[in-house]
Amino acid sequence: MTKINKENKSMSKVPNLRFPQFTEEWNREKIGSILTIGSGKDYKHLSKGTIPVFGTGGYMTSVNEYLYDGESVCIGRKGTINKPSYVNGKFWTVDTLFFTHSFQKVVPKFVYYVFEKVNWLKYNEASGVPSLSKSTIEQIEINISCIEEQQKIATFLSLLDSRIQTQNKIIEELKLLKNTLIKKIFSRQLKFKDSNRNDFPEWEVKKIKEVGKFSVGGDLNKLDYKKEKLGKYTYPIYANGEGFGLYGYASSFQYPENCVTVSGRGNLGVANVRYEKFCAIVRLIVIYPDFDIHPKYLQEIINTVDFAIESTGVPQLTVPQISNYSIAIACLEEQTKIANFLLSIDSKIDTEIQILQKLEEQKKYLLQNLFV
DNA sequence: CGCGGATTAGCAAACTATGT
DNA sequence: ACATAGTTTGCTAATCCGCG
Repeated sequence: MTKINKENKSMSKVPNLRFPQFTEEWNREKIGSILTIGSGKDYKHLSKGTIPVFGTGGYMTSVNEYLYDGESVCIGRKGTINKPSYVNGKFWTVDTLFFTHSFQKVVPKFVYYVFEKVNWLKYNEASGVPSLSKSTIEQIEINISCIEEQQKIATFLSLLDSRIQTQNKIIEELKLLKNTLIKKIFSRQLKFKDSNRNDFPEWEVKKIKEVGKFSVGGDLNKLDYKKEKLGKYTYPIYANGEGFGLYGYASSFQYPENCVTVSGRGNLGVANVRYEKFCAIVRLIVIYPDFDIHPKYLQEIINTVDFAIESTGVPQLTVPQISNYSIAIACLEEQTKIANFLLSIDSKIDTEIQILQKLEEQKKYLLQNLFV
């Protein structure tokens, strides 16, 4: 890694961390004087193609025409206004996303990193949906260095960015590997042996309703809870949403440890093991597994089930619906083996996620210190 | 109470009236 | 014709509510 000089002149117009060959002060410039802002446009009338269309949330679709070809930094006009992005090549931006071009005295990549530092929400002028206008953005003042230093910083941070990308890829690959292994294990292509290197007994096909007791999450209004973990509010409340679906914390719990939850709204059919005492929001189905069912095994095998949605209105799953699906149950010893094997992959993924978080912290630190 | 339909909330995108 | 900014739409997920 490149050697960096540490100077502590936080009040002056030089950064805290600097590449050794640079000493001169940075200049204050209005964004409007170093680049031109272009407006996004509707793309609906265009035909499908190979040119990416970007919205404030990122890539959307591909069309056959482009608004601009080259390096550009995009920033939201409405909605998400604090997530700038860097693009290079032919692209189209949606109505609500500005792009930039015709850079003067600045390297586009450098501008991108400066934009990541700007507190855009501060310039929000709308009462409802956050929004920025061209003139507001043009008036914002930022600090820039000479082209050579900009180039150095941009290249350096790009290296870190690509490392972060690699880390994301590692995590994706591990998830993929886990999925592949799960498919092989539950389709019996990959079999575990018992401690005497013998085959385990054949798996028994059971209805989901035969593996434990069922319940569904209750009325939140009857629960004493807070959004944050605070004092007596220690028991997590789980919802149907993405990831672990943490909703808040309650002062008392409804379900014991080691239950399996299945999402009945939203992420339909997604199962999780809840290792702590917890509460559940309406529509979250809770299974108390029988003593001969390993919760982790149950979770993973439920996640392989493809539930059909029967309701006509908002898609949902109910207890009677899911309980009639069949799953294959191994003996408890084999279940435990499978569960521990999958848990070891989970913990490997966790480790990689922690590394990713470290890298992101590092980038944050550098964004704060390599700039004025 | 458990279910399912209806409603609501929050967000991003798309539309549209108005000004230049 | 283009830029701007308020309004509407569409989507997902949470919440409400009446019925058996």
